[in-house]
Amino acid sequence: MLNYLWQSMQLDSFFPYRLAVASEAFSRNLTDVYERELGLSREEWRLLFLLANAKSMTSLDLAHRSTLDKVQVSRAAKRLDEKGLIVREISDEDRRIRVYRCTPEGVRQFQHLEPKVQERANRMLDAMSPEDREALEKGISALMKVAKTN
Amino acid sequence: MLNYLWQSMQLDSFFPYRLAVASEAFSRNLTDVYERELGLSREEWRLLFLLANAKSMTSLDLAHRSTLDKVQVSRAAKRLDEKGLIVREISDEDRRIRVYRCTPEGVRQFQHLEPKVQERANRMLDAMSPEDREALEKGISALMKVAKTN
DNA sequence: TCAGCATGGTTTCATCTGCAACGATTTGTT
DNA sequence: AACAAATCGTTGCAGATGAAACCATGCTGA
Repeated sequence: MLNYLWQSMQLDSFFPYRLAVASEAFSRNLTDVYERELGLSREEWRLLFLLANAKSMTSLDLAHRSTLDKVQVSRAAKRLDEKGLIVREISDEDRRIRVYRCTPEGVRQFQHLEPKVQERANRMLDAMSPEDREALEKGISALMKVAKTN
Repeated sequence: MLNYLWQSMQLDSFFPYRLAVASEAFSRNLTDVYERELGLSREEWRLLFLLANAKSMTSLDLAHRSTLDKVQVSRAAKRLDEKGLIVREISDEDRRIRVYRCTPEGVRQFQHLEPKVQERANRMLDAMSPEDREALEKGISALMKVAKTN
């Protein structure tokens, strides 16, 4: 059986839009939580997530692991700093580089919020059959390999 | 075997980000084409796509079939109008409603560009195994049902 | 009829975003 | 050492975006 992606021109031309819509909808469901409770954007939450699970990270680590570009990291980190959730310091080894750490308050807020975000994600994923979840994970992994921003 | 989505906390917490990244990367590959060649945004291309394959559509049809909201439709249509690719008229039956049509120039440009966009999409999809493509399609369809912006 | 209410489309405003420029720092080359 | 090139982080700016306000039109019920 040939993949039905190819049966109609309409389907695959529209696929990227459906993908974007699904992605946006999923994200939106989660941002609800930390947007409402802490006033954090997606990017800010992402950095907080990474930093809460590490003692410290450099800007390079952050940019790489968050898949945000340097401007996004800079702006999100600035706002987290202003909110007192992280601190930014200049690296001793290379004064161009910043080192970021969670403040105790940042850790506390993260630990408070993380289960709630998790619960939201689970609520959606639980509503899918295991088969569908597996397909989703598999499909997205494959797509990521292929759609790399060359 | 339990779905490995659940094996690590990290993985599913990051799933929405991976989804967003994959979605963005895929889209970017396609926007390249009509962005560079015609200066069209994603939304504009989407409307042009729908209109090129129909004699005319009302704003309601467009909003529904494009999954754009009314503001996005209004702005994209305005720009397409300014570029001479479509025309907007007031409906005779209901003067609140707009009726959109492609101009001959719009049709021409679309027919010129569409194969190139298609080719880009195919290039990525061809790089995936049929099995992966099927999984992707299946997973996204399931996700869309679940993640509806309620 | 006409007074409300609903609907469609546009505009406004405040914010976000991407890109390019910039200053500071480091690295590489001679 | 000294200059050029590369790297990192920030900022300025111009365009995009989302939410709400707004205006015009249509509908409904007294």
